[in-house]
Amino acid sequence: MLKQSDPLDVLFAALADPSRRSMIDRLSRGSASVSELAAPLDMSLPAVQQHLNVLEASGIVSTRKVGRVRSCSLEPDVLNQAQQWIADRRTLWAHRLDRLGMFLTEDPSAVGIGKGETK
Amino acid sequence: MLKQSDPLDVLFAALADPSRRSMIDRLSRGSASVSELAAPLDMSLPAVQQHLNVLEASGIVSTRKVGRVRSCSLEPDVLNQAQQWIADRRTLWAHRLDRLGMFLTEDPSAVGIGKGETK
DNA sequence: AGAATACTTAAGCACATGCTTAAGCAATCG
DNA sequence: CGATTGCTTAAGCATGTGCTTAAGTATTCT
Repeated sequence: MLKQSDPLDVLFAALADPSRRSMIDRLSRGSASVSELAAPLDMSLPAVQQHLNVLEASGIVSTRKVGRVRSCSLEPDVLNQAQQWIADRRTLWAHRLDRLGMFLTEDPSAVGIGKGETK
Repeated sequence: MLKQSDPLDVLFAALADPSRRSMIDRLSRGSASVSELAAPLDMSLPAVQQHLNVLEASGIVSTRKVGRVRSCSLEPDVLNQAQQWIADRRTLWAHRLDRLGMFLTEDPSAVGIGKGETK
């Protein structure tokens, strides 16, 4: 219990692998079985399943077993978190430019001077 | 030369580490030196520098050395690629629902039936 | 029932990652 | 000049990741 990791760690890590992204890609076109996901992937079935475990752990993909076939489907809402994190940093960065503009044209006291900010 | 990896691999991998995200966070508020980045990070300076290398390799952060200080700044445009990839899959997934709707209300031949699509 | 299908588990191995400490080096400061 | 500051390199090590093959298990087909 010493090491509980941020959901974003798991999410971004899941997206960092090309095989997993291609699986997501396939699922974005519609749900599929494990072997359908494996088919285009030049690797063994167990390897695919391990990737699938990673995707499930991140929440991007959910699965349920019907008979002997496991059906996998995308949970696109989970991608929101990642998209939002990125969007937020971009917003912050844009705001930084605002402050710099403020500094250049008006009120130096409104900017964090002497903290490496003015380069 | 056998193993050139997708920029998205590197980008998402860079984002998958909490220390690196906190560095990006700091830089989204304005550029900083290496030791300023290291300050809040309960780890050695060399460790921070290795994270910085990863960030630079991904293109998210650029640095230049002035005197004995290295100044680091965010390249937020690089985040576009990641954001776009996510947005694209979400769009595809939404489109999948369109096709399903088409199937339910109108033209069955327009949908991929019998390929695991109808569950 | 027996054979085929569709996963699933387990074990092992090569290589990558995320640190560490110990030195080293160039740019100021006193 | 010699000392301090700010980074940089190198080496080593524990753990994690991405595969593999071999051997299951549960369903469905014949």
